[in-house]
Amino acid sequence: MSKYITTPIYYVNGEAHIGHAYTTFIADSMARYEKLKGEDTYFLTGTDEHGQKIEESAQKNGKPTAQFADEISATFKNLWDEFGICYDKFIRTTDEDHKIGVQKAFETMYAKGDIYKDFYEGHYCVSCETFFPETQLIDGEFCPDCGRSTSIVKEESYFFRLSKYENRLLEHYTNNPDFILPRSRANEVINFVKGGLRDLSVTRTSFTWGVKMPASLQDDKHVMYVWLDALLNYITALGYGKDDANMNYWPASVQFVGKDILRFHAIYWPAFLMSLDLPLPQHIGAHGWWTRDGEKMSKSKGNVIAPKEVADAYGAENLRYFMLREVPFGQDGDFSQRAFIDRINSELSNDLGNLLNRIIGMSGKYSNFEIDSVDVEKYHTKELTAMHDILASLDTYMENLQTHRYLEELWKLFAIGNKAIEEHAPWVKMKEDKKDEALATVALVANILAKASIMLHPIMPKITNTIADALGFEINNASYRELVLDKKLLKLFNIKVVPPLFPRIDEPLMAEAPAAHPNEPEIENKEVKETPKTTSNTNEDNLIEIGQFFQTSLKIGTVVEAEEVPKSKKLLKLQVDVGDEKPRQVVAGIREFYAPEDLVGTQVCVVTNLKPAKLMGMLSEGMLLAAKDEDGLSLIRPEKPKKAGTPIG
RNA sequence: GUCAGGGUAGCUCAGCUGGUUAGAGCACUGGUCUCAUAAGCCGGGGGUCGGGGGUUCGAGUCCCCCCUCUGACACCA
Repeated sequence: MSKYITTPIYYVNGEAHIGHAYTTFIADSMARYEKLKGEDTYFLTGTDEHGQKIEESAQKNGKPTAQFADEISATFKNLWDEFGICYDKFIRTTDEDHKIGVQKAFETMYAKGDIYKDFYEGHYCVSCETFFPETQLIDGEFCPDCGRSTSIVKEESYFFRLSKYENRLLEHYTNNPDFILPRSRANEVINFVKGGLRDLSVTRTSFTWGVKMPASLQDDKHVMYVWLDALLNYITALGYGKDDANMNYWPASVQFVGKDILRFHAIYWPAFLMSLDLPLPQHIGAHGWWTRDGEKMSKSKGNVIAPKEVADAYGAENLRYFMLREVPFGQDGDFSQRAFIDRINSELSNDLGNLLNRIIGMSGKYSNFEIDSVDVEKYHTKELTAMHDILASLDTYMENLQTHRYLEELWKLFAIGNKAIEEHAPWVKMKEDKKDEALATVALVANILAKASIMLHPIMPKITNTIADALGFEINNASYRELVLDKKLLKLFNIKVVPPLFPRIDEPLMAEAPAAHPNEPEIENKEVKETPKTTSNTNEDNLIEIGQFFQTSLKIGTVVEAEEVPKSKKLLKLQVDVGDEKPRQVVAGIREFYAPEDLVGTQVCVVTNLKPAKLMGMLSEGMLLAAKDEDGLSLIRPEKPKKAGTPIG
């Protein structure tokens, strides 16, 4: 059976970061592994380029949208090429073939009655390209995800009958417990589906940068919503809707995604496929995120890791090894130079690299670099058996995406080699005139290195080729079958002298991340640098009259009392003096960021003429001004204390 | 708050259906060989298994309560 492996298509809204690299590394390793095993394998990656956000980013950069997308897409492709990623196709959602396929899929769903036309009204966040129900908005206006302002959009839209597939999806999850990996994530998805699925708006009229509607519908003002467009890439890449050239690879064996987009891949995507009467992928693999030195990476902290920078400092393959070895699939991982260096030194240098050097040295001295496996079975049955047992166990780990276990087990081979050298001490045997025994041990280790290199090849393709070359063979499906499956030994060869492949690293090779002191924000000269960037400061599209602004009554308030709202994670109940006789009760979603006792006595800005609302059964008669970004939320407060009730404006 | 999954050596974790002195890797440390990238090998220290109660001849492993962490969902004027 053929194999089909995909990464998500990456959104061309910014440069590739280490998370992108991680997904791509796993997928690449998996694809290489299947190819090594002789499977007919197709490996897809690419870029997601449509949507309003891209349109706007392009504008900000003063570039035509298509050109902007071209440029960012190219940075991804170039990076993967530099990293030697062995994709069979790099798809772009701006490819003509892709658009044709999406239109075809749309027509098919429409003809089936799974897509219908209706109206959508809601609060839309441009940045997240998502509608939010009013109840979810922060302060009635701001996006719960990114904190940006949303706008009310009522538009005609086509809807996909997601609700229709609720039961079939649930059935599929229960019948295929490995559909979502790791399994622990499956529960989250199942609960979400059980909560009820609403039909999905799949077109927009508010922007044009997207796949056009199929001509047959004669409804040109709509374009496809990004997720419909994006998810379908996995089949349009195979020629769906055009020539079906590679559709024999469908269904995918593994589709790798970040945990943040699991829902789209585990719910919407299968539903789309059901609607198209196509089989579902075998596995959706949701991986975790990477932190740096235990902290979330974010632009504002300045601790984002550029994959290229790490690769330049430490080597791309070392990075691949580290990332796949360090973290169990699905878990979050932490990148620190210390952990990275430890793994390079103790595993790559000491265990593997040094072992190769040991036999280069011995064979040079004892046999003029000639290595012959003739006597290995005579003196080393114990080691051979142990080695082949380990080799046979590896496949399960890889097929279950357990790369860290795979590598952990694989590394036991080097321990066997190092131990065998110690136990048999070839230098002693040489003195005792037992040259064949000494050489047998050297040959044993050569075989260990050869077989291990084959199995390590999917993770470290280049360096293992170097090792194989030194050991006089080539890594390919033939040698995999011979040396790993059939347990054959290396034929007579002359080992090549190579310099140490994994030099030990003593000092960190990159600048450390900026020290993180959340409580003492460092002076951000970056802010200064970045501020004067656009020619006009009026990026906002909906300008208002000053009179409209003064329709909101903003006042300084002093917090008199503050307490946590029981049963709520985000709410604090405050009594705020805004100059009236009685303090006003304000319920605010700031509990995660402020302790009640730290608020009492401090001042805040309050919107005082807001229609009162009920939250968790409590009346809220105002709202606090606050700003939120990926680092958290900050209240807006007067620079100097002002009398309670002072108007702002 | 609801649901799910955790809390085991300095660090990262393994411990299946309860059963001899609780394990691995890394780190630390003592010894030792010399083929080797101050690598290798042998040995060692170090854990009241989150807390409390219970079931049992016997519990890290089962039950109850509590504390705490993570994730999803709800809540976010």
